[in-house]
Amino acid sequence: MQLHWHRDDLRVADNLALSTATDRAAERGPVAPVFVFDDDVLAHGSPNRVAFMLDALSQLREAYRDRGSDLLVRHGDPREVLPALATELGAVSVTWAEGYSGLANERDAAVRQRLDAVDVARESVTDALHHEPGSITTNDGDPYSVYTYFWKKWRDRPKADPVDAPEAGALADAADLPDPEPLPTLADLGFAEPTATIQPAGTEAARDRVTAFCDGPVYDYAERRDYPADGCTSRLSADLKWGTIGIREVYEETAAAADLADSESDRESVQEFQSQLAWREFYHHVLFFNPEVVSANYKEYEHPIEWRNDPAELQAWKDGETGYPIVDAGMRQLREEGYMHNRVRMIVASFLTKDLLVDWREGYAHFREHLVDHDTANDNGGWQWAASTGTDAQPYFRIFNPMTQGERYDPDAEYITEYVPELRDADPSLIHGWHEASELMREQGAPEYARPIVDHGERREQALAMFKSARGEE
DNA sequence: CTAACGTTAAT
DNA sequence: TTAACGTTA
Repeated sequence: MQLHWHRDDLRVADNLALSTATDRAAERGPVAPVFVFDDDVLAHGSPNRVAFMLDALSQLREAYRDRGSDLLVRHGDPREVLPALATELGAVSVTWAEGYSGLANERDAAVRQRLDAVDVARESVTDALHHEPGSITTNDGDPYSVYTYFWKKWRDRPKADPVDAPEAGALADAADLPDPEPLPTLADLGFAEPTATIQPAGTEAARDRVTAFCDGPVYDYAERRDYPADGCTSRLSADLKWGTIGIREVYEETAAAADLADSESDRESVQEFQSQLAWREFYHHVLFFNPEVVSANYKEYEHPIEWRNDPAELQAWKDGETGYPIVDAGMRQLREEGYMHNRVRMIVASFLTKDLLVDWREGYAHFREHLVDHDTANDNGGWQWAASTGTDAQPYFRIFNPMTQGERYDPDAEYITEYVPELRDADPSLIHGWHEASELMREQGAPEYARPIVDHGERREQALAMFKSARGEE
């Protein structure tokens, strides 16, 4: 018998760690899959994300049952649970897919030690990225801290093909496994019911999303991906976070779409999407080589940044009550769906850090609380980018103008009015010009909607001064 | 060989 | 402004 420990690889197909084990079933015995509910990890969970995870787990269990096997579930510390289960089942080895954050790797190292102590083998398998940290470096061999050159190397490197789901015969027969425990409910795990409506999880749903995306929207992606009302993004972020679909399978679908493209611009559009897959890997590399960035600035300033951190303004941002329509729409989408369109994520992040002058860690924590697709590497990379504390130096100061962003990317205020009902009867020109509209215009157009809590022009100057002094220039 | 400098482009 | 690269000294 062998064990495969599922973590954020909740699928049977295109799963390299699982396949590594099942390929050796003839010598080492069939593979029993297990998932461990770990309180230390759940402590960082949230109703939205854990609800998605439970859905994914239930689909995963079905996939195993279809193959005559079953998914074991245990609750506890993996350092205790896995050696005990391996001993109970007489397993000779345990596989799992490598993580990329410092905390996960510390825990995994401890699990490995405990397995060593009971003479159970463990083989290291990398699965979640096309190109592992260390495999794409500058010509001097250093990890990249700017994206562009990373992308060129990532793009030109050959990609592995997906691997098939294991044969049923390589999996442990359900009859030879301990009686299955039911999956816990959210309440069992101590979470409230999610307030958001969450998209269906599991490999089938993820494959449907890939197919639908590659069937058309991918060709508009380059041109339309920044328009939140358009819906031509892949919506795969949560699937990639939980590994309900393999990264090789996703890439293969996009490559097939590129082959079917009937113009150069369509092909380029597919490549624009592939570039987003590369961003994900770039930020995983950054986190792997700089595990401290989860809580520290990547970029070092001469002096600490003197964030303003006003609690009332932070709360207004969380509540979607800032009086800046595109910001409020995004923050309300986050509450309602556990999701936010990527362009809008950048806008609300810029607003929190540059208009409200609140530390990016507050924003990161709020995203972690609500996003179904929250991923340490991606979210940290995105927040630090917006906060000007991350990778990727820029010539001008990265301060978005929330009015310009709204006008440019949601000209008809379609996205805004979907999430901010107080503005439904208002003219788009009033919505975009809300910050400079007269009180009379506001009363007539949208009496219920919040008044702007800050003046963007003033706050922009304050933000510039805050960074100037952090740089030691004043 | 390395250090210095100019070029490029940045979601 | 800055990282990375390529070229030059």
